[in-house]
Amino acid sequence: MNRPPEAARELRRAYLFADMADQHLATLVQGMHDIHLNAGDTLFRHSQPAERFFFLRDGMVKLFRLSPEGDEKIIEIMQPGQTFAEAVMFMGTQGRYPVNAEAVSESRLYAIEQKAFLNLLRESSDACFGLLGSMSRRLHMLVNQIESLTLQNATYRLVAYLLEQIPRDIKTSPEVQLTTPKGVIAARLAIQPETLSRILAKLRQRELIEVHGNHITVRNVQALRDLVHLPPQEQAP
Amino acid sequence: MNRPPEAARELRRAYLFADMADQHLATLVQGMHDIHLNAGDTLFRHSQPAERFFFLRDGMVKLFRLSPEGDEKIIEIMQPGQTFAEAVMFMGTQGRYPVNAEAVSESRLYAIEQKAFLNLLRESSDACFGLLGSMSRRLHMLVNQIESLTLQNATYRLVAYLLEQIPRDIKTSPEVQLTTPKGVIAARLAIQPETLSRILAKLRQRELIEVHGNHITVRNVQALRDLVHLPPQEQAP
DNA sequence: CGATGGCATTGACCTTGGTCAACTGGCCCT
DNA sequence: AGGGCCAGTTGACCAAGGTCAATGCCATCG
Repeated sequence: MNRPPEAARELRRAYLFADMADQHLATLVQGMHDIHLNAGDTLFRHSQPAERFFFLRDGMVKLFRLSPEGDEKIIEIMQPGQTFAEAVMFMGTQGRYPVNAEAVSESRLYAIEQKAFLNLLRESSDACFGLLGSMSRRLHMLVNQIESLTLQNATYRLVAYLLEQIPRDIKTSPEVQLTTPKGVIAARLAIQPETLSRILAKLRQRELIEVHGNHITVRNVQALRDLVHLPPQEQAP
Repeated sequence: MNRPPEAARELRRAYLFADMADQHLATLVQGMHDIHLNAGDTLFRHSQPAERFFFLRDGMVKLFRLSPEGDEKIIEIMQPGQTFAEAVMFMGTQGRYPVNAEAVSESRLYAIEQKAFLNLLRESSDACFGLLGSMSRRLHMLVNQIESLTLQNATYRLVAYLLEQIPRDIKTSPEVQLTTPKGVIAARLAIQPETLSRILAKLRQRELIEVHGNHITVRNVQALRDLVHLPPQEQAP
């Protein structure tokens, strides 16, 4: 496989590869595969043997679990520039994916063979540290998720999600463009679409936000912040 | 600090150290500290800067989060022979503990300086792989926990917990000795003590289990298994 | 152009598990 | 023995959010 040097530059967007030696990265790039998914295509399924992990170039991929009844909980929504399923390599025996992965929108990815990557890790302790860093970030994220699932209610989770979506610079425009259908966001927050709808309606009534389709204008950022940080005062008008 | 060789053997019980070279382990052992905690003592708190991680020798330690209202969700209950807080080392800047840690019963631990351990990792890719393995196991566990919190109800979680406690060899004695007060188990399963009590009562009525204080006899393992795996059929008599 | 199908919204109702309070039984401590 | 004290249990009630069903809203397609 012959690739332009852009590929290596692209990979460096991921923490995992950010500090990796050029030569190591180049080896990796030679061995990877292109993958193209249409919206709704499955990348892998829960408990399939895992032989590769992925770097998302464009599009969006959801990682999720299914209950026996078919209810879906999205564990993570991957964004371009992120890697996923790299932790499975170390699950002993032969690793199996702990989640399902499916494209939410049309996506392009690189698939990286675990064997190749393992060889590389063995040589480069920098690469090891990069991986350790990305795994501990993910661990931390999951712990936060467990906290908000158990210790906080649905309104809290949704408001926290909205606040996360507001771009860094606080002063500009408190506008949120939802990047996925509302149903996907609901599954991410572990609530039903109906509930999501109702919470948005309630926030709208209180004039904290305006909703126009999948574009939301936050009218009162501070009030939302308070809702999330302060004791839960919660009632309909 | 001068330690008997037992200390090294003790550490090897943890996956993290299992395959580590003798000489590396010996260095580590020289640098560690003994810690003794009484039940209820705090080891560290959420968002404190993390400079060491821990190996639990005896006793029991809970890792938990608190809501602003003081409700507690236990993320993990550490058992002797396990290490914890080792993932924090890689969170960039200076890592901070993502949870609180407190002894449930009287406990003895070793505290290991992160700096020393990081140095060791840099030299030994085996040590790196050990750590990667233990982190990916923890990741997997958290994903499972999220699944059962969101996709399963309280009865399911409790039954699954009970089944986990039954020793491997299925045929012997389906007896469970609860190792912690019921309140702790409730916080681990993200339910209220009252609810735990009621679920146990219901299982007792259905003659699936017998409860004598903190000792539980499972009368019908298969029925419990079915409760957990099959479509949820749930009603009072 | 109207038809079809997916997503979103809204309403009515129900279930799960939380809350509050009273009560029990053990255990320790004077 | 008596008196807390703590963990656990039980009951009555409540509220958050799930379920089911009807309806609206586009966007796409024949």
